[in-house]
Amino acid sequence: MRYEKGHKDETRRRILAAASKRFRKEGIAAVGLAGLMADAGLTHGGFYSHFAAKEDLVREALAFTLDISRAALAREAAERGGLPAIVRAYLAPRHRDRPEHGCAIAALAAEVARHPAPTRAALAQHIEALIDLIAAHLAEVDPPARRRTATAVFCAMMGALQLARVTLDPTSADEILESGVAAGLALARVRGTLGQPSD
Amino acid sequence: MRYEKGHKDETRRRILAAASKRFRKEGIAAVGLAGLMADAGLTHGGFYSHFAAKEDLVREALAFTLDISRAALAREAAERGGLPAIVRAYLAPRHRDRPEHGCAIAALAAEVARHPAPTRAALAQHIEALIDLIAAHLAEVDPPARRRTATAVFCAMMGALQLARVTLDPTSADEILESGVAAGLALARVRGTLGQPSD
DNA sequence: TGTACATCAGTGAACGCGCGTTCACTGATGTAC
DNA sequence: TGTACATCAGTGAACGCGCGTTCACTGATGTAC
Repeated sequence: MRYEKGHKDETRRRILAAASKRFRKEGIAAVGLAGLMADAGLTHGGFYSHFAAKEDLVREALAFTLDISRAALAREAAERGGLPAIVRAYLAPRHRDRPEHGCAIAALAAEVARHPAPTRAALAQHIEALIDLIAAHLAEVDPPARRRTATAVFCAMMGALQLARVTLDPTSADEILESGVAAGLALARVRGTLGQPSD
Repeated sequence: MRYEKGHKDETRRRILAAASKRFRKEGIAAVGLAGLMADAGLTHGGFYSHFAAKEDLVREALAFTLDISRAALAREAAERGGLPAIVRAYLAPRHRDRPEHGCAIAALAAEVARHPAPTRAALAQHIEALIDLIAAHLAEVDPPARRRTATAVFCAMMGALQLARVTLDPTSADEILESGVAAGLALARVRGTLGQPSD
């Protein structure tokens, strides 16, 4: 069954999309290749026509996830109200409750930290992209200070999302998200001193 | 080989200590019971004299970890200089580089979020304990505002530690830790407005 | 235009392996008589 | 005090299972002649 031009690329894209979702939802270690290929409408043996090993899929799926999520966040910021819109969208209950459609960093950072360097580098690119996106919406003019502030804002956002996902009580989980929003916006307001080696 | 009184409790403690370390270092899914029992100087079959299933060990190991780490952090705060000492110890390169001796939340939050409710509850207790510890060192007097601020401070700390652990470049990783320290201390300084639903 | 052959994405059986869990057993010690 | 028995933490073989990976094969289509 020889296939039309572009068919293989399209199949590969389907595998990456399935992997991207399931890794974020279940964690990388918990996802088996057989089930993943079934998600993509294929049998498990065909996997190795596309990737040399699971670790290669992990790395490429992280890059794939970045491609689709960077665009979504930038759109959010442009169409709505700048940084507050980004922070509120990131810390919305909807994002907390649907990790499979959400931030790969919040879902996978701790696990990816234990993976080989190229895989870590793929997730580190997400971090860079998100910090750059936040930095672009800060009023601070000094670039290093802007970057430090943006890093701080993202730390608070990511931390809040993860804590909210562990918390069982819905009210507590909501409160953590709200604290995260307040923290992100408060940090974005601080000028100058934040990034300095403080007292 | 009937054993002296207290022997079983001591063995159980050894299993919990080994589990606590290896879960934080390798992630829960990556740790096999056979290897874990070997760490404790036993063979794998004996596991079920102590725990009904792996999930029970996970839950109890998280509680065990809390017992030992809460004391360590409180000591840090008392012996050294209050909140800044807590934040700096949490975001020290030493903590980043030795997850097996560090915060269970930063190491395991995303993974535990996918576990059954009782396991999540065990980690949620860590979160409560750490927020309480931070709150006790804040100047803010209004209890709800103090709690919201403490939550925000911890979000920034935890987020920074995780981002630093993914980042490959040592300089970048250090800078993330420093941004986290600055963020934690800046948030701790904010009064009143932080916890309010802000614009 | 018709036939023979090459291509190669995808199939599905099979591989060795480690997983969590079960279970019949061991054997040093405490207890009963 | 001496003997028979109960206890039970720990042993190690075995279970079914799903994992990542390999590989001989399929078969529809493109290409060569």
